[in-house]
Amino acid sequence: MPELPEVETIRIGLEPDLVGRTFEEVEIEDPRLTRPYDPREVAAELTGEKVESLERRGKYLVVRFETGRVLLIHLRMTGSLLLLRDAAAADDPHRRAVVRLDNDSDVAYRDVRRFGTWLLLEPGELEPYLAERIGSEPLGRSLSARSLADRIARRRGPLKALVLDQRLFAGVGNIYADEALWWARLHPLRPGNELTQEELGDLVRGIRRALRRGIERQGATLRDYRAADGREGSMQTEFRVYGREGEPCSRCGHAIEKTRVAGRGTWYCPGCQH
DNA sequence: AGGTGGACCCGAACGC
DNA sequence: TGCGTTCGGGTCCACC
Repeated sequence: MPELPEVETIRIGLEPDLVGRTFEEVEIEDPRLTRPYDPREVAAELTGEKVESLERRGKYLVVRFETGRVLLIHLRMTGSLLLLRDAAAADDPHRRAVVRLDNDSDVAYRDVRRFGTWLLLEPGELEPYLAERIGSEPLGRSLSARSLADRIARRRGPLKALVLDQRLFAGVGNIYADEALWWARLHPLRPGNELTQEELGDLVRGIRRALRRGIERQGATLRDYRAADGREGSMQTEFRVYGREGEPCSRCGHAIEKTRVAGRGTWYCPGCQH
């Protein structure tokens, strides 16, 4: 599932080939992608736009055009973007859209489960749209234990649910949430409002550590995720808890346990996460 | 307002 | 072997 490290890896891979290019031809084959807008109209609007920058906010990819418009892409669970040079678009039953660039490359969007979204925004619409959905970047300067303290102090829900709250930690999903809590030595069921200032610091450091390692390994490929060049990530080989039920904790040796928190599969070490 | 559970998808894994 | 069932995960939305 593309979370912050996977989306960032895609962004890094696509940026040099996308910035400065013009969308010469756009085909949107799945109407779900642009719902409720007509895919043919969105494709027509995108045609001729020249890319100024490729950015990331949380799990969103932000394609900024010179006109000030923005294509906001969310990959949800199985979306991926592949750069195909020389229009070598092989048959792919899960391809949902293709953008032909003005250098004869194609950017192909593939999405097995069809949850992903493409939203075309007019100048000025991006910031308010993101402001009501996501908070500050976990790897940015503005996220600190101190800035989180009063917001988390009012939350009695399990820590795991708070870490998944995009308004608190933009870009953290189910996998990196478990990994982050392991690094922080914090139990996923701890009520948020119970954390000490020191533990809040541990939490922020744990989240940063988990995400940075994910980016360094080009993300985690469990099934569908690929970088823009089609390569798999390798972070999945280094998970400390995610998917490792019954295996010994690499820190304390206790068997990893699996439970369900906030409706999500949750792995943790009962020996060293408190 | 915070918290919870269902809906949306579809392929893989599972159960009989 | 084959077929039906369950599962999972990001976000939105209805509801408590």
